Amino acid sequence: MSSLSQLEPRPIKSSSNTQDDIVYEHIFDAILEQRLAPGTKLSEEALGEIFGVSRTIIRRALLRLSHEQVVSIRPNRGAVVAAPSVEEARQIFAARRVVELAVIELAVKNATPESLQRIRIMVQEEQNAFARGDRGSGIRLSGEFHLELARMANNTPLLNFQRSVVSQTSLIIALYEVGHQAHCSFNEHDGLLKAIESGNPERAIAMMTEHLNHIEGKLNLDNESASTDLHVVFSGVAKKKNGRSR
Amino acid sequence: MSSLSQLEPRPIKSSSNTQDDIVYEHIFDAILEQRLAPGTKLSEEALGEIFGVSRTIIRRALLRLSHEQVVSIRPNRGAVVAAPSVEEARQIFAARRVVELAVIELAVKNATPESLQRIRIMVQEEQNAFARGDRGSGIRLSGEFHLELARMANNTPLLNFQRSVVSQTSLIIALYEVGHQAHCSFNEHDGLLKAIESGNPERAIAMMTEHLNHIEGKLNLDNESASTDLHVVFSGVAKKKNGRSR
DNA sequence: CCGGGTTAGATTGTATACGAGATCACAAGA
DNA sequence: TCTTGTGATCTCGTATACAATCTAACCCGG
Repeated sequence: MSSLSQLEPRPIKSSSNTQDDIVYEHIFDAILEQRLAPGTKLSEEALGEIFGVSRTIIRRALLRLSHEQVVSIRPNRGAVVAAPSVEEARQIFAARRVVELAVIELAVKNATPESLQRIRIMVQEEQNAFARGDRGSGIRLSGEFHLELARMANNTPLLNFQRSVVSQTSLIIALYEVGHQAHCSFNEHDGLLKAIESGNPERAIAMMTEHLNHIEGKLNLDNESASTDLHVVFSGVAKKKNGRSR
Repeated sequence: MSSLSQLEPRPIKSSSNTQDDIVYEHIFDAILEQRLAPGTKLSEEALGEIFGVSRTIIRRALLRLSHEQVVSIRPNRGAVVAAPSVEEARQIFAARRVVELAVIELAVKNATPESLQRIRIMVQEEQNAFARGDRGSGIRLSGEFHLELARMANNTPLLNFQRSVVSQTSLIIALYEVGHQAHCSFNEHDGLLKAIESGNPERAIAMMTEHLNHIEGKLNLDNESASTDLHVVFSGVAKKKNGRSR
């Protein structure tokens, strides 16, 4: 519960119209930045107090997050930040490979000067964040780079799916990363950018494949790594017990 | 509003635990069976009366449907069955190609005797439905065939995405189909089944590509077909006006 | 000292009330 | 006749109250 204080509202980047969008984006960003660890309880009342809205709004935001699979709502037991099992992590990565490769191919095809410029700025910002030691922003911008690719691909359904798998990847990294190198090093993002600029789909696809290999390579998905958190370790068991947790 | 009476509860197939799941599945199936046309208003109070629950439950179900993009919630204006524009339809089909090809490849790889048996039964049921002239069930089973493939692929994220694009396809067909042949003829489904049984991924992928070509070929997406419904014609305009309708 | 059962407290699930905004009908003017 | 303005009515958006369920602390027996 004390960890929720980290959600303190602060200026947020993009278009946030309604109240539940604001709440949604704050929680989403907190998860993307790994300020909210997998398994963290998301109490409706506590969040309502923090954001100054009623439980109704919080509930809507949590529902959306649960549809994107980054939050798990257990009936009568409340919401927690999702903690994908090893098997789920594998499936997420397999799905991510599918969508990322499709996205990068479309991105090369549909790139415009404007979208390329947006990506350049994004890579630059990511580099700056890591340079000044702002790990949280760095991780988030690293994820948003991939979302920007999906925007460039000009396909809303794929963008939505990308949003879901990218944020879930952030959870997987938090759970299973070994060592603590920079995630998704921005050098590779710069390389991807250049590949897109070159207009060569094969090269871009090859680079993305390698990039994803690197990300996955930093994880230990071979067996349940020794975690201190029993809830994480036995999340798969608990899931089966009541049938429909996620 | 009178069309809502078609939602009358009736025995439904699968695991429906909570109240909102029941509502969700009924509406989802009605859309899949094309008993609910794109653009149909989904009044919260009317649905609440039909299903005997309060607006709270209805709202949750509609929210989930809107996250899957089969229902469009317009702020302060209520929910309607989504009516994808031509451009959106193109994007949905492009996304569907991506996921279906990935799914069929994984399905071949992960097929088990049990999952194959489920598919066989499904194809048979679909054939029976069309044979007895039950067009609604036929269309729904045709869509569920593709969902069963995703289950066979053993990848939950891809299954969820498949669910979204398959149901949206049902809307697109309702809007843009020319002529009224059988959708997604079950012969092709039978062919796909045999390809999976043969264990040959290339053959299965080729068949799926052709199958999707057939589905898309029956549509008129070349230009905005002359529709009598201004709301459909200008749905893209209305979307831009208030920013984030879908 | 440990384990099981019971009860108080806290949290979620659902319904409902009320205010805000949109829709529709009708009337007045062009 | 068609358009435009205005008000009544309806629907949605949000907060809140109460019921259902879970959690955890406590007590008691072994």
